[in-house]
Amino acid sequence: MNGLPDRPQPDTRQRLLEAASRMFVEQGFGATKVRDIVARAGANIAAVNYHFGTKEGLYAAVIRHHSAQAIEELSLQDRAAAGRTPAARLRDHVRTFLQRLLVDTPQFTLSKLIAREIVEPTAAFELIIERFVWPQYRALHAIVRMVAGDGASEETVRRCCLSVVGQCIYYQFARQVVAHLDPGFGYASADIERLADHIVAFSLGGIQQSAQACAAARKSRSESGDAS
Amino acid sequence: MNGLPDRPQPDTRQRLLEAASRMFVEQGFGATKVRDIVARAGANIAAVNYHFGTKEGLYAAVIRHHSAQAIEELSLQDRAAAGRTPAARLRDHVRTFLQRLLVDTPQFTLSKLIAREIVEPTAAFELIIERFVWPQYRALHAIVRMVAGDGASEETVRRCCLSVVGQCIYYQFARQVVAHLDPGFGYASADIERLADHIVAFSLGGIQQSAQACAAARKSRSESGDAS
DNA sequence: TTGCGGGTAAAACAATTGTTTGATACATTC
DNA sequence: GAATGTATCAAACAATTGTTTTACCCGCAA
Repeated sequence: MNGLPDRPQPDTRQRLLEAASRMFVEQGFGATKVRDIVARAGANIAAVNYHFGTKEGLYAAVIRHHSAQAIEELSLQDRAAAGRTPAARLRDHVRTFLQRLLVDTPQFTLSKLIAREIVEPTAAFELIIERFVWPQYRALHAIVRMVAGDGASEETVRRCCLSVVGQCIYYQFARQVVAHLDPGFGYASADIERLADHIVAFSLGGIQQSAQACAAARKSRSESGDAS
Repeated sequence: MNGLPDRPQPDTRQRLLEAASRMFVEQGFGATKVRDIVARAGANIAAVNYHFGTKEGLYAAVIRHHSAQAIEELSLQDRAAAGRTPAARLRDHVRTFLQRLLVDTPQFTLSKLIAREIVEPTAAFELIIERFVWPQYRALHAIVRMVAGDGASEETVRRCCLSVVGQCIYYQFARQVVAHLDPGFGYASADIERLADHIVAFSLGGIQQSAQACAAARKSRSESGDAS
């Protein structure tokens, strides 16, 4: 009856996943509307219920959909670290982290969703922490420990890790402010490389300084006869 | 005929402002419901329309309500900086910033709202940037410039500023993650002091290292006969 | 053919939520 | 005391939004 060749149907389910990924990344879970997702995917609103049950189900599916390759990338990262200097490892870690956060590619969707979860947790928060944030954090922790040396306290190393992460993630969630404060900054590959250079240099100096301060504080405490 | 309802009646308006402040800080503008605000304020829902017109009007009033004292504090901060060393000024700046972000006091409401705006801009974004973020940033910029020295490029100084801010603000918007990654960290005054100590030490080391790297890069460029 | 089942569509549903209305009580003024 | 302006309240309103219903199309097998 309708003269049109029935819509090219490359899998509604897949189109929904992709549209939802983009919108969840761009606006967060709460702010994206199911109707906008299905509009972008060229699907009917009932398709969400049919394929994923609920909006939350769709979100969970999006996370699952991007998980496999993300986990693989993590292990790749680990393997590449063998035999490198601590500074080189830190550089790799920061650059990879920044690229995943800032480069506009569907490939890195999960990292951006994780960043969203950090700022605006959803039901998936605990899972995200357990499965992705912790491994990433442990890797960074090992690197920072090597840079800081054995003299640094555990607390110092932890804080240094959070300082590194804080610097990186700021550029993702504060894009609008960065655009005002540093109008020249763009998000092209070259910009990100230079940003990584800065953060690594800054962090190397920061870690060393923190470790020194920590050691000095210890010395001062022991000299003053602190017996605790 | 009373001109402006600047001080209409004793309670409701004030209670609404206070309840709204808390909830906007805790949940952000989009996620807080007008009905929850009025419930917390013990007022009728129509009171929002009567006193502030709309939810946005209430939000604007909240910002205005906290602006006066915040601006005063800023100038106090400037005055106190006279004659101190760059490092001491950085310490004051970071400590003050952290306290405003992390200490749970109605006194510092505006700073927390600003942090919200950075992550989740609303209609008030441009105003916030212009009136609060820029002055704060300029102050930090001057300090970082002094620490870095004249050899550092403008870009280096800018990035260092953002590194400092990023470290600080991370603890505000990623509280849940911090709680997982560093369970011992609390938000009492003493904790915040120690955190400030860390961020200052880290940043001092970071700025110096960045400035050195910048100078080295310049030297290397000039040695290789770069004429651009 | 008939029947079945996966997938889609339009519409309806129900809950939420910002906003408005109309009545009313209270105070102040004339 | 009547009139006026202020403030509050319960209820309604209207728009949004996640979810569900119901019917329909179509390929395929018995």
